Amino acid sequence: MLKLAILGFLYDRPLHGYELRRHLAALTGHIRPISDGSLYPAIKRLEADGLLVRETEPGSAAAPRHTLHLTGAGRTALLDRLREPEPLDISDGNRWTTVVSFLRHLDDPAAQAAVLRRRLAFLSEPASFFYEGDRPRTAEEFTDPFRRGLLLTARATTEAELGWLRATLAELELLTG
Amino acid sequence: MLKLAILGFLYDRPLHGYELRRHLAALTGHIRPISDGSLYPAIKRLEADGLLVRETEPGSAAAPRHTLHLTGAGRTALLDRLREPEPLDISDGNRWTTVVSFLRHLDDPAAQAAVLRRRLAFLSEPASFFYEGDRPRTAEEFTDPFRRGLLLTARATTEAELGWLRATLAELELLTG
DNA sequence: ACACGATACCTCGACACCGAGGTATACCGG
DNA sequence: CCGGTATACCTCGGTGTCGAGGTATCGTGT
Repeated sequence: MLKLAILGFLYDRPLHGYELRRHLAALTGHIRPISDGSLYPAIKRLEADGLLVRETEPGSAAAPRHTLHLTGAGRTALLDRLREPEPLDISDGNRWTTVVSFLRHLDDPAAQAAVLRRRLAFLSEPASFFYEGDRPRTAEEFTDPFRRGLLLTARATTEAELGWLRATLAELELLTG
Repeated sequence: MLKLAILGFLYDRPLHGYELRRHLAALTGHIRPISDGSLYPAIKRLEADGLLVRETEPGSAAAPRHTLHLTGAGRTALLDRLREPEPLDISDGNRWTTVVSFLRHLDDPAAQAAVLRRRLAFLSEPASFFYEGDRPRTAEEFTDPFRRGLLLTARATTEAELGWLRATLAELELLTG
């Protein structure tokens, strides 16, 4: 979701819409480009909710730039969202990527670890894309190279992420004692 | 997108809405659950577009079941979509998963290979989530364990998928000669 | 002097999707 | 025979997103 990413980028420093657009394009653009028609209404929503304010810089640039600053409420909203992500933020890879990108803002190793553990739990559940009744069908059951490859690739990517999660959790636990 | 998945499942055999719901839940449910409020309107859209027909089976079950059958136009629509997926079907992992799940329906090794090559090309582009100007920033540049891990995990998952793509393309090329 | 592309912002209609709610039947256990 | 659960379908309001279009200024090249 755009909201999370916008808050995340603005937490570092104020940006105007165009800069924000470039940051967002870098973060998720190659996967799923965001259009102006999504970005500007999203900014307006955040402004209406009091999470950010615009400050118009007159002169310098082509059109009058609106520099966007997070308010206190905006900073709190980001931290709350990072501390307790929605279920979809954990399970959907695209959204999870966004959460991880800004997780360092959550300046508390224990809270960060709690979020990583939720992802760990999600990835540890036995899951397949295809079932026979209730039983998940494994890659080896498919002769179809596509479904077979899908499951094998999914398994490999899950293992890679689990490895990182376990290592990072161990690091974080050293910090909390 | 729902449309692709619905067409894909119905290509195998007619199903009624409730069975379709279970198949969809298995395919993408753990990542992103689909609600009735998405499914039934989607079925209606496909029916309105002439891609499927309902046949009401009276009696047997609780509520009158509407068994859904793909029409000729529906079968063509699926094959067209699989033969030439939209850019987002290639780049967005969730949608790509759906494409791969049904790629075997495209009963032509050359066309299947062409689709896999598009994904191969996409994954081969140098990409990062974070940039310094135009230069992609690598995992090693981050001390932040989260962004670092994000990039390292992405690299590992990309390599895993590339390996599968190259192997499968080689197999498919043997079939076409 | 002028065209053009990059910068910068915005609106609008269309549409997919979600969540919450509603309806109704069949079947099983107590 | 009564209640709960599973089956099966549907509607509706709200929201987020997209794509196409519009406006205006600045800098660069010619």
